[in-house]
Order: sequence, then C-alpha cells, then structure tokens
Amino acid sequence: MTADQVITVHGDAELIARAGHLFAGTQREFVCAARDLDTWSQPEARQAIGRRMRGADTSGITVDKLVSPVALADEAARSHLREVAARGARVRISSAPLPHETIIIDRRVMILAGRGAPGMREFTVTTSPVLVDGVYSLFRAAWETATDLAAYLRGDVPHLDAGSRAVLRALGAGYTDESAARQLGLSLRTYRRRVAELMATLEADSRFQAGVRAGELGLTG
Amino acid sequence: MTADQVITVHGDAELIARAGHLFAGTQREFVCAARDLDTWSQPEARQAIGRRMRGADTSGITVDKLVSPVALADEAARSHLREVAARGARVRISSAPLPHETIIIDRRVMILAGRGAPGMREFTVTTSPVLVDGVYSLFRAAWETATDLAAYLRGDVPHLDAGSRAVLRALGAGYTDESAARQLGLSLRTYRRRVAELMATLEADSRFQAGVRAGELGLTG
DNA sequence: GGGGCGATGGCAGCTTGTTGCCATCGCGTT
DNA sequence: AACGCGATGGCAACAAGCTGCCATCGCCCC
Repeated sequence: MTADQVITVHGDAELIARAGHLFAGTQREFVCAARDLDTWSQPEARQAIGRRMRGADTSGITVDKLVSPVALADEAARSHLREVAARGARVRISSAPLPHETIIIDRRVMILAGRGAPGMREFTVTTSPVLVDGVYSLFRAAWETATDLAAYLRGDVPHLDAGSRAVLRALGAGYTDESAARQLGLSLRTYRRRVAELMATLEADSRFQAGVRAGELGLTG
Repeated sequence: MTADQVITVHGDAELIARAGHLFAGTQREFVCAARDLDTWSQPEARQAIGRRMRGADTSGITVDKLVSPVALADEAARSHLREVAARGARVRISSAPLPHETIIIDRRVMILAGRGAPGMREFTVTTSPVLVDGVYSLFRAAWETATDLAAYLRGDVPHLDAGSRAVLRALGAGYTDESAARQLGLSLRTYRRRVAELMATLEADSRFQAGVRAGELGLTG
C-alpha cells in the first residue's frame, strides 16, 4: 500500500501560483467539464492564464469543453462560449448537473474545483494515472452523449414552453393525434397545429425525424 | 496548500483487506461504472464481498451500475447483470468506453481501478470531498444519457441488418416514403413493409416514437 | 362600445401512411 | 417438372396526418 499525493489549494491565486505552469504546458489536449463559467469569469484568473498562454503554441491542442445548460443562461456566458468555440474549442452541453469544474490536461494532470465562493474555491490537483484515467473515461462517456453547442442553440431547447413539452410527451408516448388531443384537452386541429410548430422548431421534415431530434436534445427523458 | 491522502493498493486481496469494510458499511448508495465485469467475476473477490455484505441491511440502498456494451458480450456476464438487476440494482449501458472500474459509496468514498491483470489490479481509494463530488457529477452526467439495460436488450441494436439501417437512414433524413423507396430501389409497398417491421422491432406505436427509440439506441449518428 | 389581434376550433380537401389480399418471381427441395 | 416458401410489388380501402379557410372567442387598447 502506498500513498499518492493529491494537492489541495485554496483560491484562484494559489491555483495560478502552484499550477499555472500546467496550463501553459499543455501539449495536446485540454478537456474541461463545468457547471458554470464562474472560474474563468474571474478577470484576474483569466488574465493570469492568458499571460501564461501568450507565448505557447496552441495550434496542435484540442480543447473540449462540456458545460450544463446553466452556462447559457446569461448573455455574457453565451458570448464567452461562442468565443471559445470560434477559437477552435469543441463545446457540448450536458443536460445533467456537472461538477463545479474538472480539468484534465494531456490526460496526465487533473484539477477539480470544489464548492465555494468564486475566487476562493478549493482546488484539487493530482497526477495519479489511475485517478486521471478513470475520470477521463467518465468524462468521455458524458461527452459522447452530450449535445453539440451549435445543435443545442439551433434547437433552442429552453425556449419550449410547457405546452410544447406536453405535446412532446404525448408524441413520445405513441398516442394517436386524436387521443393525445383528448388527453391534453385540445381540439384535434390545435394539437396538430402544435405538432406542426414543434416540427418547425426542430427543423424536422417528418415525425420520425422530429423524434430523433427530440431525443438528441434530451427532451424525452 | 495541503496534501490529501490517496491510498493505492495492489490486487483484489489487499483491496478487500484494506477497504472491504467500506463496502459493508454502505448506507444509502452504491454506484459503479465499469468497462467489464472482471473484478466481480473473480470468485474470491466476489465471495469476500458477499461475506461482508451478508449481515448488512441492503433494503434502503440504491445500486446504480453503468457498464459498456462489452459487459454483455458473453452469456456469463449477461446473466450476472440480470441477477444484479433482479436484486434491485439499476443497470445502464453506455456506448462510450468506461473506466476499468469506478465505485462511489454513499458519495463519500471513491475507489478506482487501474489497468492490470484481473486479481492484480491497482486500486485507488480516496475520500477527498472535492474529488468524490467531481467524479460523482461526471458519473451522473454519463448515467443520465445512458440506455437502460432492459431497453438495450429489448432493442437488440446490433441485430439490425443493412437493409433496416438503410431504411433508418432514409427515415432520419426526413424523406417521404415515396422518395425513400425510390432511392433505395424498393417499391413503395416493400419500403413500408420494412418501416412496419422496424417499428415492430423498436416496439414503437408511431413514427415519432420510433425516431426517439432509434435515437436512444444510437442508430442515427 | 368598438376595433385589432392572437389563439382556438370546426370543416373540408388533400397527402401520406397502414394494412390486407393476392399475383408473381426466384430458388432450393423433392 | 412440380412443389413449397419466402420476398416482392401492385392494388385498394381505410386510417392518420396536414393545412388553408373562416368563424369564434377572449383580451387588451383606444
């Protein structure tokens, strides 16, 4: 039995001081799962990382960012994600709650953030291959089934009102239009109108396609 | 800056000796993500855990098991999963490669397995809240989007022949039956027969539902 | 009150999908 | 050749879904 070291640091400043070189030293891959964008919204932290990255060659590096829908709540966050995506990062949205922040660099170093006020969070840094590999696999599993940012914005999931969701549920349950309309207390005409609107929103040409899209966007579970 | 301890043990025997009490001490929740079932296929390990669990009250404990499709490859593994499910565990299948083994008990303790020959693997045990919470969230994210075992077996995805897949593609592309049939070089009647068969296979009552199912089973990407 | 407006729902006509029935065809067996 | 059998495709009748048109209703604003 042996004891690996896992370093814990408190606050952005200490993280930058102790682990900043890890960010700058990224060789191939930078993956990140986060519930929100609090960390990088902190101007000091972002600038500090920015300075570190300045001289680095970022061309061969893939950046994968997995965030929850919360990260799209306000416009500032949206524009930040768009900017990141424009610089070549792949961004996906996971409907499940994500960690406060999980970063894996080159599949060698892992940094996890705990709860706490922005700027004063607790961070855990580790290089244990078993830990990093394990978490990396879980990240990939979550990543694979998440929705691409572009598709997510296209579908504009959150803008579905309660009515549309009800229609979606009825469709997913396999009812005919007639019984679905009855159950929702709508006329057949209106129900079908709703379906047509929904299909327009999902940019689907057929109900089958609408079903696939709905599934993709996580509107059925 | 502080240093947390992460214990590393080698081999099933040492894991049982050092961490066996953790399994037996499960109070509420036992979650587990694994690529295959090697660990628990080892008779000694399973028996040892079994002995530990014997007297424990398992009624209030939820067990979630997330595995890759590989775990369904041979009949022994299948029957083990069925047995586990019968005892109340929730089992889901993730299409992405999973860690060799990740276990989180009561959201307090985490055990990760590394590579290595069955029986002689390296395990990492940690209780760091930041690490455990972070990994737990990732697990949930992967879990949410995974397929339920029952649905997975019901759908029997791999047994779709090339024809059915072509039909699926046509449906997913949003073509009408007429143009789809033309493109596939089938008569309208035969194409529709295929669609009907497909829907029967997917146990779908409507094309919309078939679309959702197809998406769930990953037949569209 | 009156007018505008969006949401609703009835109706009708049309398109699309669903299914049973049967003729046909290819193919391997007897 | 004769037969059986499964796959195919045409046909038809029916069910389901789609949509334009218009009447109506509730609501807000003037």
